[in-house]
Amino acid sequence: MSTVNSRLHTILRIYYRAFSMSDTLNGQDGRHAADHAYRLIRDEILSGKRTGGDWLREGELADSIGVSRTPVREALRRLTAEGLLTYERNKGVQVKGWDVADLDEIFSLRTVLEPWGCSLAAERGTVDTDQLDDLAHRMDALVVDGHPADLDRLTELNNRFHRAILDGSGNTRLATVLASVVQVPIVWRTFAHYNPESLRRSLAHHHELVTALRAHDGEWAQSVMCSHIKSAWHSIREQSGA
Amino acid sequence: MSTVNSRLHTILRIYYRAFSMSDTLNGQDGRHAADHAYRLIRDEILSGKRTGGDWLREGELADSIGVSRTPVREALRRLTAEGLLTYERNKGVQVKGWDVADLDEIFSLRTVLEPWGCSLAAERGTVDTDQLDDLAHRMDALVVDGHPADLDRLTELNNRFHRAILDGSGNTRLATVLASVVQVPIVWRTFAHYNPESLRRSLAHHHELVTALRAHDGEWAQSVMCSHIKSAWHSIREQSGA
DNA sequence: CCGCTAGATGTTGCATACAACGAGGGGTTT
DNA sequence: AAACCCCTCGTTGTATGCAACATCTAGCGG
Repeated sequence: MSTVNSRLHTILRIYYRAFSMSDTLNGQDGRHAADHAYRLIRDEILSGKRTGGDWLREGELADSIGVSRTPVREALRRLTAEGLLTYERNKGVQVKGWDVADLDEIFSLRTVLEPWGCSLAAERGTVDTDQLDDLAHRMDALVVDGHPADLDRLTELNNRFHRAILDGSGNTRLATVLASVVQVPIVWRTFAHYNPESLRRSLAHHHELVTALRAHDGEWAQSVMCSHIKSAWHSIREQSGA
Repeated sequence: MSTVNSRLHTILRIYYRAFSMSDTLNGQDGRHAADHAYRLIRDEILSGKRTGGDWLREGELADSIGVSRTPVREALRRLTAEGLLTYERNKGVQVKGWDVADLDEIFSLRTVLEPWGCSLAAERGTVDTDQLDDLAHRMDALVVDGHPADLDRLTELNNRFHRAILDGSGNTRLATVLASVVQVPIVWRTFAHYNPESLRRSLAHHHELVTALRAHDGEWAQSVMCSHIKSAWHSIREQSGA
């Protein structure tokens, strides 16, 4: 039975590969099995298709992706290192679950780190504030009547905004560290929990941040960023019924 | 030739395994190839045997460790994720080099995070201060005439001291994040750069930290920790000729 | 009826073979 | 002589077979 299954799966994999040849050329490096697996599995986790506590079977993933277990294992190890999965020897990996306590940990860390990085960026003046301004305006456009039109797009722009500031801090490790910590709440779909008032406030913060950064005023930028994050934290906690 | 080499290596590997059977039982889980490889390679990097820029060949490592390339690859990916190696597709990994700028990044991050975590720990009062006190005294004992007697041991005790405080902060991610950032300067062998005065000061800080933590005075603990780290930073920079 | 053990089954861990890629060298062409 | 191409060789990337381990169940004995 096991052998039959294995053969069947191999056949399916070859089929899959034959039909997915076409879209391997548009993806930047989708032809590399390990990266491909990484991205697909990661997306399934972040999109909520695989939810907290689910076991991920190497064989099953390999078949559904259309590669062998080797690159899948590599992807799983990578996701484990990034904190999205928990790993138990000889048992496999499962999607890490999180609760309000995790959210608090993450946001209290952000409350310390992002304002600090923001003040560094303001004082160094190395941030592309025009790009930042552009991002802020594009986010404005995605919100109608205090409600987000396209959550995914809004989240992506917001991430780029924050990321750009951190990159301007001059401390590359700061951005890395925060990225590793922040990705979990992406699952939470932050903006989904904003009421119209907090959403408008959040957008206003972005514009104020641009101004403070342009003024090279570290303390101003720092305190706006602090408010920005505390406000987000509050919105999510409130909506999560905590 | 390649085949001959491969066979020779396999023979050597079997030999190695036969002779190293004895010490697989004392190590807690040294019998697991991937973990074993991870630890050995990591030690070689941290001990300075493999220095910045060195290429690590999967085959070579596999043979020297006595396992196949599969677990070695896993170890290398893990070390890459931890930031000790850099990885280039189809080319392999090389030991990451670092310079004074990296040191500055790390210490400025520590200057923000550790005092913060320390103040949290003080206010929560969940740190085992007796253990901390014990560690501090054992470190005292390892220093004679302002000079460290056993650098490795001293470093290990110091790491445990700092780790215990972070664990008491109640923010598990804080400890994780700092651990991932701090391991690079271990290579620097921090205490090797201390002059007698800074070393004595550092030891005194530890005792003051214990007192501040016992007093549940967050601000006190925070400021001592801040001094402690700035002092370390200064010592290293001075000795590195920066 | 309960507990326990042994085997069946499914999953992960590791070794190995082979494919794919990249760097370097020798030969040819201009 | 310089530029280019092709071929070789070493290395990494992937697939696959088998071993080791964990879990579950059937069968046995208490």
